[in-house]
Amino acid sequence: MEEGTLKSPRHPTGTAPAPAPAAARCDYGDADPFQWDTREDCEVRQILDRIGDKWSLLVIALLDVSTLRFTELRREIDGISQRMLTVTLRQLERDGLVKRTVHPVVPPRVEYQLTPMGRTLHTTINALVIWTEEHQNQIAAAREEYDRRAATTP
Amino acid sequence: MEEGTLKSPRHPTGTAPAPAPAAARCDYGDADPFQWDTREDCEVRQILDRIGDKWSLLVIALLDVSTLRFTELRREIDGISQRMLTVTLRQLERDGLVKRTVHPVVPPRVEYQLTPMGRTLHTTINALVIWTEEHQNQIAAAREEYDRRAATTP
DNA sequence: CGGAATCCGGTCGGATACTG
DNA sequence: CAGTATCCGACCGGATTCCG
Repeated sequence: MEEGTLKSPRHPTGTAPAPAPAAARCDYGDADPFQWDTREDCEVRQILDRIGDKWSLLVIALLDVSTLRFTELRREIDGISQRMLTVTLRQLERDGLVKRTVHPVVPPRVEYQLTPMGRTLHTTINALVIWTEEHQNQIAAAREEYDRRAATTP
Repeated sequence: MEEGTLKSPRHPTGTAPAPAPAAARCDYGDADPFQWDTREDCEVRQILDRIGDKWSLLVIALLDVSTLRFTELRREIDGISQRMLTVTLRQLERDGLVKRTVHPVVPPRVEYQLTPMGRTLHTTINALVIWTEEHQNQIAAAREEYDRRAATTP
């Protein structure tokens, strides 16, 4: 691999959805799977951040099963605050992964569903989840051994 | 999907690798891809956290290309602090994804390489990366539109 | 019901300094 | 060279309050 240092920013997931920061340029074009990360703060990183954050995956998984209302999601996901559910949904909506539908009735009725792109993402994510399930025992064993050795040789 | 609330903790990625917190039980056994997230803080979440953290993916991608020394990694990954490189490598080693080899010479020579399991993880991750590359334009477009509408209707 | 706004504690991670 | 230890700022996310 040629040199050309790597860089990566931290999660932009703040309180506000961020007003489009001039769209950091970043053109790939190659097919080298080992080059994707040699760029600055590309879209790849942004999606990975979404994957890695606390609630997005759960929301995506649930919405892939069925369309749900705000409160239904809140009830289904134990422990999530309404703030984080709102923030998470706004991010997913902004990325075009979730469609938000407001029904003009009282009381308000807002429904969330995955977009087609959201569904393909969930499919891809599932591969990772399956990998994890298949290797969780191996990982747990590795951790135990590591911790054991770390404890015996301080 | 039957009810049964969800829950998810936050990254345990602290300064110390954490001394094995009694290993939170969590048995799957089923093959339902929509049930993986209905558990508490399972291994799934822990791996996802590793995926989502700032540097693990970059390290894994680089080590999948070739074995590297500490300083070589540091040089290759622009912007990483030696602290975070150490922390990241320790976590990956603890999970059995990276093998650390110390050569007893002076000056010290420590080499890092992916384990077979680490390689399979990288393969799986690449699927996600490819998905992102394929959809980054669509995502960028969705964001632009979202921001545009958010700006015109405050 | 479905949020938005504010406050605030716990972490994540960078900078720096010190070892073997 | 390959770390470890400490300090500390940034920000992620929970709790709470208020609104249409």
